[in-house]
Amino acid sequence: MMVLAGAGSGKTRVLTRRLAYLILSGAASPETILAVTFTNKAAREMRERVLELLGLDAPSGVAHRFWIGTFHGMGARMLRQQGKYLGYDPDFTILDTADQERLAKRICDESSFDHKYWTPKRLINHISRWKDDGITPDRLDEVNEREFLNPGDKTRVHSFYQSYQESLMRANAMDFGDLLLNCLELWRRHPDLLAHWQHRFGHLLVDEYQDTNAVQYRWAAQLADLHKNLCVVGDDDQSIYSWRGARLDNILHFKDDFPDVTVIRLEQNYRSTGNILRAASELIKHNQGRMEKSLWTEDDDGRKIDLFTAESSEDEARFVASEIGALCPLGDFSRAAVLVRASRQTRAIEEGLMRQGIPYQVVGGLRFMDRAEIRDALAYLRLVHSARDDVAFERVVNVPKRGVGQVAMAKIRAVAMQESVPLLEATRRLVAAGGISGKAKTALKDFVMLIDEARQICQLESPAMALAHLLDRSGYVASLDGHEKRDEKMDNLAELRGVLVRSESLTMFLEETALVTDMHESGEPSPNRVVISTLHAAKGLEFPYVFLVGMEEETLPHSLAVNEGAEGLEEERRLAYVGITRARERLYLTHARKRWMYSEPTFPMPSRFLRELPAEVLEDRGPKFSVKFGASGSIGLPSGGSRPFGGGGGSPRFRLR
DNA sequence: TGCCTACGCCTTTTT
DNA sequence: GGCGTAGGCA
Repeated sequence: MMVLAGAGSGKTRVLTRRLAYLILSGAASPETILAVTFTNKAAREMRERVLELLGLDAPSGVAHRFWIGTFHGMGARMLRQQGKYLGYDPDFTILDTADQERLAKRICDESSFDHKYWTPKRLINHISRWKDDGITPDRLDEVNEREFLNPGDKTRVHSFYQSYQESLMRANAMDFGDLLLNCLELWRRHPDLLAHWQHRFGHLLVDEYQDTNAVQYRWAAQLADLHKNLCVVGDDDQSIYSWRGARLDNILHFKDDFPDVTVIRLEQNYRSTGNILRAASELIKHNQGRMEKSLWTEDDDGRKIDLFTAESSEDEARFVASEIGALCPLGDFSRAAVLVRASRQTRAIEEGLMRQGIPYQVVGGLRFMDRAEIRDALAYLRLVHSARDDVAFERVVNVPKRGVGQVAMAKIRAVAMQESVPLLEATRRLVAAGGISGKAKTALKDFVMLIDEARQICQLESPAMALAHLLDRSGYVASLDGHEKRDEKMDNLAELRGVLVRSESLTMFLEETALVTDMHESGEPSPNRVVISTLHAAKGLEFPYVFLVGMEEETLPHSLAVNEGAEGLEEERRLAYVGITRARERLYLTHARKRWMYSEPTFPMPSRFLRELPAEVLEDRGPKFSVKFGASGSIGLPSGGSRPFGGGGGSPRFRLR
């Protein structure tokens, strides 16, 4: 079954009701159901709502019998059990992007792969994308030659990809892509293992189906191949993750792949006013590659959509802040949200809100797990947990600085290579054999001892005690003294410790922290704060008042996306659509005439998407002399501004229709 | 080995 | 406007 659910049509409700119904009607028991989502938050919500419908508490034990989670979480769960058939230990580590890049850099350094375009970062980027498409090193020749710039690069990239995979294997580690790709590989080699899961899961549900990539699609389709009970829910108009490998084809071609599918359309919107819905519908009609869907509402037209032209980004932020002040006189600021295209736009908004004393909360800003001190602490714990985790070893062997530099590292690696042992073990042998001297020797000896001690403490006492020991005895805590952000860092570490204490085991803790990137906000949203969010992070949320700021060419649509051609542009339009449909009662669209970009002033054109909205639902909110852009009398700017998309011809003009 | 400085590159969106 | 890195120097 495919449920095409328009924005605000009750998609999540459908999924949770279906789940609850399957169980209450006796058609299925919890352990035979597999439900996958994209975010941990969505998974958590689904679980809670289902349990609620079933009239059960979370501790009832039933919660554990459900397999509700993210694609990556489910993949990890299966591979913990069966990864051994591919040569992985059950306690394999999961690398995130930062880990991947470090590893990539090391491989580049070692193989003197120094390339202008193919930087470690880009290599990882491309490899991740290839993995989304199911392209393993041996299938790299399927990739279009153009992607490699120079013909010779392909060979070098190919050998890098191979080394990268080998390093992962050696460190008993998987990156995000591997969590699913390895499932497919496992099932290919051992069909009986696939059969086991196929048998078990009588019902599969996939949320946000429009965001699945090729591998996720194959993963789900294979699991469902026995019982053919696959239910997907999605909205092609809200597909905004193609850059992460999402295939809109998966939804557009679902009928071809599953000929006897039942398609259900949910077109009644229970969220927004008539005007907001009309604006969204008109906008999205400009896209070609979509399934016809027409949303309707029983709600009134409501207020018109406020369109505001700001002189500058500061002006825009000031306007947003003062409107929010007026809309939320009682201080119930959580009713309002400011949505941006790119996270760097948040700063100007933050400053504007701060100036007027309006509390706010940035979602998806700098992530808790990405903070240096958190990553250091986690790397220490990972090394304690798995002596094979070379990535973790490299991260902390010289943190805090203890005099282990390139020379010492090279020696360690040589031993590791020669004797086929992990870096930690290699260090142990190197020190014992006296192959190193001076400062580095003492430092490495102490380091190995520290890890050993921590491992003991972890077993005899608790992981939290081990963490304390690691941070203290390594000198890490002391090294923060005098640091400008010392207190903040200590607070973060304390918070991490709190999570560790609440975890069942170190293993579970590391699993959570590897896959949950938003644990900082995993609690309830802070009360009475304006939410500032990227459009991507805002999907699935709704607010009475929404400000969609930076409605300008180069920003929305983003310049990079426009360069990708028609498909890129359509995805930008879907982003705008997602933003608009977050609003329940009031929607503001703002753009600025002048914006600073890398300390250079730019004069962006208003977004083409503004022109695609029906004029009758818009209300211009001044300043009064700017009702028509480019009209004479507007303050001293050349009409048309700096025209980012070039062309020397007549100045492009923007008018409200 | 580590500190300092200058420079370059960047900035889409994230499980 | 901010960060990471390369390169020079102690």
